[in-house]
Amino acid sequence: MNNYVSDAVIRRLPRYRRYLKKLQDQDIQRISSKELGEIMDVTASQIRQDLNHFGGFGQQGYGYGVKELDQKLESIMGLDRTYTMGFVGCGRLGEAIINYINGHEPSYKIVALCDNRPGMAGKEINGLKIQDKETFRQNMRTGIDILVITAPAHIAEEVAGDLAGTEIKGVWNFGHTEFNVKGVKVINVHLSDSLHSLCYYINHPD
Amino acid sequence: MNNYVSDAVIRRLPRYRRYLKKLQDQDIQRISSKELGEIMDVTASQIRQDLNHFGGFGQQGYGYGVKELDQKLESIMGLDRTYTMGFVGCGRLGEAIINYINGHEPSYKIVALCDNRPGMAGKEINGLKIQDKETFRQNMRTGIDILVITAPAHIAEEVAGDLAGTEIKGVWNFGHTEFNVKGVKVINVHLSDSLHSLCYYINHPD
DNA sequence: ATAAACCTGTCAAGAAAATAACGATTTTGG
DNA sequence: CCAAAATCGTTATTTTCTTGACAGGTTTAT
Repeated sequence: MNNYVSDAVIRRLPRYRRYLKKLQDQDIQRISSKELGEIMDVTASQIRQDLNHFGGFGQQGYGYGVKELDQKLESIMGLDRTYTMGFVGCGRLGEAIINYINGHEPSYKIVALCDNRPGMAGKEINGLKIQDKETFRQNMRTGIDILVITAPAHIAEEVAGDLAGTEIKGVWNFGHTEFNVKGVKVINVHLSDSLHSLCYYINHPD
Repeated sequence: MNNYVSDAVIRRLPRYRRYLKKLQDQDIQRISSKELGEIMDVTASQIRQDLNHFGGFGQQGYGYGVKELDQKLESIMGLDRTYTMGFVGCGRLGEAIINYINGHEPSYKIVALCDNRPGMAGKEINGLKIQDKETFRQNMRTGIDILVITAPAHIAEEVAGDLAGTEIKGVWNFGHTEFNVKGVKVINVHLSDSLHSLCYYINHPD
């Protein structure tokens, strides 16, 4: 029950949940760290140690309750509540993510969309109207927990400057740039980085 | 000049290149590990050590030539040649990525698209016709280096089974599943994992 | 031309992460 | 009901990764 938990551990939590969901689909109610480790291709030791950062959810001789563990992790990650979300950029990537969130991520509620390109304002995506920049800049001051940026780098950087003083707590940034704002957790996603590593591995097998 | 280079290092290389590109845009020709470290928020030591895995590209008292270093990294990652690419899934995410690749990633040439949903076969994206499953399955045996899967999990898993015996060397998988095939490097991308970590950090500041 | 400032490559030390080991408790199976 | 097998939580060990330190060469400024 240490307070600080390393990045490495946090990054693994969503993966645990993905496998726990799969087990639930198969109606499997209990699992040991050994079995789970085999399925996930990690050591049992790592699983036990990771989970132990948050308290003991398992039982000796029994293992872990699949559903219970999933719920504990959900709560640890704060996914047992709802976050409001605003989108900057409603191009193909934006739409893809909006759609995915609406269909598969019940913890997030999309409440505002923005796209400043000519002809975009007023269009609807999943029943929500796209706003122009100025309207959105106003709306973004309150009522949005997470900002998703699926717009080009220069727009992302512009938006970064508007964050101060808003209620926004986190940014999921797909713009091809990196920024950081005090008091806001920013995750900069660089899709192509993983593609480029793939090339390295293709050329350096083993 | 060790042969094996750890994952941690490889994952950092694309980021170095992003910053080197930025420096080139600003017409900066040389940079020291100290300066670069400050810009990138990493230690100078790490930069020097990372680069040293591939041989010494810098010069004492001078630093690194920005353009030269970028080119070295390009070559190390194998991005100084062209890879052919096939897409499975041409929904919004697929289109977003196709577009990005065509516009910004000259090392990749998209040569085949597939989407088996009714009405999709025959449609064109950026001048390339979408094939139905059977046609694509044939075409995928030769002439494709990298397969990009932007289709749902069950399709991704189906495709995984068809990989054996093809010339495909790498898979960039956005399907919400994980798989591995012997002899093929697979990168499983789980976009929502980073969103979920974001929630953790929002709820656990510092 | 010379001294001072700079900066790399590499080695060594320190920190962090992953794995293994093990005592303690629970379940399973005769 | 009891012994054997299973399995956790936790501590110890090992491995990996990061940071610091410094010798030796380069550039800059006078």
